[in-house]
Amino acid sequence: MDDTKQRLINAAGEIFADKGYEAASIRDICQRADANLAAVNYHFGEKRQLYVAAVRHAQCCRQEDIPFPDWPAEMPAVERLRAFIETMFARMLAGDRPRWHLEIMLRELARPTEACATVVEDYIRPMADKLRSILLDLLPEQLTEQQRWMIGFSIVGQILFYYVHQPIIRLLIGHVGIEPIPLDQLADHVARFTLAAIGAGPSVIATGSPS
Amino acid sequence: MDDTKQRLINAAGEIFADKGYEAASIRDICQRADANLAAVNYHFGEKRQLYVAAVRHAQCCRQEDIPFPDWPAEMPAVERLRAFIETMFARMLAGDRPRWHLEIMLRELARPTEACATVVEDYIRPMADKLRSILLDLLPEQLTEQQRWMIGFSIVGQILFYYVHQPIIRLLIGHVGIEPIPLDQLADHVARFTLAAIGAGPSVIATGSPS
DNA sequence: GATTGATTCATACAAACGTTTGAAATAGTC
DNA sequence: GACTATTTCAAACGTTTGTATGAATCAATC
Repeated sequence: MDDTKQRLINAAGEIFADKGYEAASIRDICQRADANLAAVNYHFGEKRQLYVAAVRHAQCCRQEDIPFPDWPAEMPAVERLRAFIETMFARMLAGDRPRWHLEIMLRELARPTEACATVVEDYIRPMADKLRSILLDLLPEQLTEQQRWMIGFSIVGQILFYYVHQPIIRLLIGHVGIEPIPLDQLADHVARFTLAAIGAGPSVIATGSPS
Repeated sequence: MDDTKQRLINAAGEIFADKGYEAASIRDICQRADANLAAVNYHFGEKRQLYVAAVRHAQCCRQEDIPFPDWPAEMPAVERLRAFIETMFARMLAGDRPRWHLEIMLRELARPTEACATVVEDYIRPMADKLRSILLDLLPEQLTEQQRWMIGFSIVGQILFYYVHQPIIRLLIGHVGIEPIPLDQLADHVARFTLAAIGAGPSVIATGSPS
């Protein structure tokens, strides 16, 4: 039955995301998938194709997963930006879906291989378009394309940092609080930081803690 | 002569930074270093120790490299923050030092191994302290520790994004301009974005292009 | 129930890996 | 120049790697 193929993709995804492509061995993958060693070559031909299949599976799942809310057209751009940031945070830290979906894609984005282009086009591009449509409404028209891109990157850069560099954050502020900063506080901070930066809200130091 | 040891570290650094620890083979490293295959085990004992030596060497070099200017005490905090951002960008994109120095450390920060703690303490911590001392002057005292950290992360997150995710930036805005965005424009954008966010400057949309 | 096609399995293969070894070569000291 | 310690070298070690093979098992059709 085709179930083996799916088990292989899941096991491979976990191990690839955890250890990287080279360090992941077919034997480890097959063992975790309860499959025979030859299963990979039978179903996927070679290791590389299994990796590509895992990346594709991850991006497919993530697309349906936590969709951006279908906000009404009359929703103010400021609110839509805030919702965008919250959704992106939720996508990164949502615990209901396997963590490797995101991790394997982030690996691909940081060190692109042949599977990178499809990740960008099918997963990143829609998010970028969504963000840009918000910024088009939010920002004055006379800004250059490059300026709009840079503002977008400033937003996404903040969000990604908290995910990708979580280990360093722990090491740095370790003694302050072992607890990771709660998700909603992060989203709120980034939203206020960004809105203040583009002149659509008070500065982050204007008000106290939102709690 | 001890020259071989240094050649091995340099060759290993380049290959580790490029392909990662597992994918880098001792044979490739020794060939690039013009050293015998057994040289690694003679000088470092094992592959892992060679990797650690390469990371250590990178962080040592980077420390002297492009130091933060010794700004006078009376320099306004706003100016110091701008200088901090510019120096960090310069550190990332400076072409005079080998690129692998930074890359191997960023790899370590994204996927920590045993060498990570020393990178954080010896390289990241001083930068974090510098930034925090600026923010202490710049921000009102009643902010919580956590809020100050988050503002710092928002700054560093922006800067890192432009380096780590350069390939995706190219793919996304490819048709707009093949040329990468100039370094000084990036630094200026992040500085203005940040200063506006914390209420220490006009919003990024307030003025036109700085050029 | 025999036949066929798809899937699983144990096993084998050659190549590449990190590591070891002992002899050659080199450098330094008396 | 003889002696010692350090460094290099070619060759081999035992594993592990990805991949290939052919028989065994299973599912389905007739």
